[in-house]
Formats: sequence, C-alpha cells, structure tokens
Amino acid sequence: MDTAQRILDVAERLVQTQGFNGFSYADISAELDITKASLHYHFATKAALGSALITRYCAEFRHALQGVDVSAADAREKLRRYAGLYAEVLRQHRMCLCGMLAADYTTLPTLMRSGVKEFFDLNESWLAQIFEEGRKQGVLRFRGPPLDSARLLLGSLEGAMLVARSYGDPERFTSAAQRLLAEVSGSRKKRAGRTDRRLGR
Amino acid sequence: MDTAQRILDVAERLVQTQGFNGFSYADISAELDITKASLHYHFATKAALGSALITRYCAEFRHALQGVDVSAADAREKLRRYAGLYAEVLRQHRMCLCGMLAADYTTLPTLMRSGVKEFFDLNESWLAQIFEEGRKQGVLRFRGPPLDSARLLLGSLEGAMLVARSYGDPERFTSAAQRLLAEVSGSRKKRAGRTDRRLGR
DNA sequence: GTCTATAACGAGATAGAC
DNA sequence: GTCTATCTCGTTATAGAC
Repeated sequence: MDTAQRILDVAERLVQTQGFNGFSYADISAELDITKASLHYHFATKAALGSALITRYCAEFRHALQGVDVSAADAREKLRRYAGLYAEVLRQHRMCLCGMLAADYTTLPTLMRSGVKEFFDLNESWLAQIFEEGRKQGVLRFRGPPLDSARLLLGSLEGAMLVARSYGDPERFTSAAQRLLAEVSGSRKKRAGRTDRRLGR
Repeated sequence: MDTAQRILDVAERLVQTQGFNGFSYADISAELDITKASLHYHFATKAALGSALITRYCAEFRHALQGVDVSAADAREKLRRYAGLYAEVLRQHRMCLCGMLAADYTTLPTLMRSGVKEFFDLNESWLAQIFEEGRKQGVLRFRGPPLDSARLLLGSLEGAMLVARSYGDPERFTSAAQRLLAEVSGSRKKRAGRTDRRLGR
C-alpha cells in the first residue's frame, strides 16, 4: 500500500484521539517502522501533513454523504444515517477529525484553519439541503431556516461526541443523537412501546 | 494579588484558548514576568497546575450555578441563564475549560481526567434537577428522564461553542442555544413576531 | 524512497544562591 | 518566593549517503 496513505492513516487516528498538538512524527515513525526523516520526505512539515489530513477527510466525508444521499429513503432516514457516521467514528474511540482540530484551532497554521471551516461548511450545506428537502416532502417539521437546523445538529453531534468519548461511553452519544433527531425533525408521537431505531451499524 | 491565583488566571485562559498541550510554562512566564522556576515553586508539575485549574473551575462554576438558582424565576429562566454562562465564556474567545480538556482527554494525567468528568457530572446533575423541577411546575415539557435532557443540553452547548469559536462568531452559539432551549424545553408556540430573548448579559 | 546523523530549539523540571 | 543556571529529553526539520 502507498506509504503516504499509511502515514495519513496513522496520523489521522493520532489527531482524532490525541489532538494535533498531542502527537509527533516520532509516534508515527514508531508505528510504521519508518524513520522520521522518511516521513518528512512524504510530508515536509507537520502543517503540510495536517492539511493533507483535512483534505482527505473532507473528500471521504463528501463521499460518505453521497452514499447516504443515494441509499436512504427519505430526509429523516438520511439524518439518521448521518448521525450513524459520527457514531461509527466514536465507536473507534475517536473524535471527529475536524471537531478535534476545532479545539486546537488557535494553534493551527492558516491553511489548516481554512480546511476545518471548509469541513464544517460542507456539513452544514449538506444538512441544510436535507432539512429543506424534508420540509418540502413533509417528513420533517422544524422552525426557522434549514441552515439554522443544520448548524444546531452539527454542533450538537460534535459536542455529544466530545463528552461521550471522555466517559468512554458511545451509548451517551447514540442516546443524545436519537433524542436530538426527534427534536430537530419535529416528531410529535408519544409512543409507549417505542421501536428503538439504531443509528448505523 | 496572590501569585498562585495570577498564574492560574493566565494558565486558565491559555488552556481555554490553546488546549492543555498548546501552551507551556514559558508562555505563562512571559506574561507574568516571573521565571519558569518560580512557576514550579507554586505548581511543581504541569499536571498539578492542570488539576488545580479544574478544581478552581469546578468551584467557580458551582458558585455560578447557585447564583442562577437563587436569582432566576423559574426552570425555563434558569436554563436560559445557564446557556448565558457559556455565551459569556465564548464572548471572551474562550472554550469551556473542561470542554477543551475533553478534547485533550487521552493525553491527560489520571487526576485531570477524573476532574473533567466531575465537572460534567456536576453540570449534568444540576441540569437534571432543573429539568425535573420544571416538569413538576409545568413550565418545561420534554420526553424521557430529566438526566437525558441534561446530557443532551450539556453536550450540545459544548459542541456549539466549539464550532462557533472556529468561526469567531458568538452569534452562531446564541442562535443554536436559543433554538436548543426551545426544543429541549418543549415550547410549542409558533409566533410570528417573536420576542428575541437574549442569553445573559 | 529510505536511511544515519545531527542541527536547532523548546519542553518540563531541578539545584542551589539570594 | 524568586532568581540564575543547567539538565535532560522530545520536538520539527535538514544534510547527505545509499
């Protein structure tokens, strides 16, 4: 497999678990049995490595969102799958890459800052589109502009991940996510024997 | 003023803006015109400094919550004030101390990890109490156990802060917080000329 | 592409004088 | 309590051989 990709794989996991200031080239070097000097051949600076991480993460996320678009039945189901993407990340004991970088934000090089915002923009515009679509189809009921709901959902899921990970308890996330989806999509039903719909896998 | 407190003040701001791995004793030293060696006199290790930060932050937060308890009229108003506490932190371009430390969680010494969870526990149990009180008084309507609502609100506010801070846009937070409070407290009204209730200050 | 070797610097921390 | 001086180690990054 491509060395650059293997480096990105390890670095990605390290950032998602320890933050951008919580790992070093030495950590990657140790895991891949490649010297630090070789790492610098592939990614000259840590800033370059970080930017590459974000670019790849955005591309993969875009792809995942397209997958949700084509496979989910309606807007409500798309939101469930979207939350499922986050749940899957958390299941690997990771934080969202850009959620983590948002914490490190003020210490990041300019290019990485832009990348983090691009990720959020990408998520917000996709979500806004889903909310708009769901409102039109009558499957989602919510107040205000779709973009507001999109931002609320994005921020809330990031925060739920952040806290849940500290407790090492993914169930904290899925519980919050389910409730959040119900609130934000305007479900009115008060069912006693409620079917516990799972988020993703 | 007490030197130890001045050190804590600077360190607190640095953690809230740059993360625990994003600042050093040298940074504090430069700001206070005190040598690094002197800092070590007050806080022997960075871990000790970190633990002291959390302890003080928890105490101050506990105090703030008591203030909300005695001054706010009803449960709904208490939640608004609670969100206002977060808004005030963000206005200073800071992240919640423990929200930030939650990102650094895996790299923290054990004592600090416990402290972060204590902070979250403190918030959750206070919020759960408010939700329970609000339900009893009939001013809040929500589904499920009060603790679930508490966790949802805590995580969502932390996440909204995290994202809003990246954009340097506190309005992103207040907007999300208002909507969140409406959803989580079960307001049903669809008002056209809605009074825009401010969060705090 | 990968290596050895090393530079240049900053980190957390300590010894001991004042 | 605060200082100077220093230690040790880890950090990002480079030079140059293979």
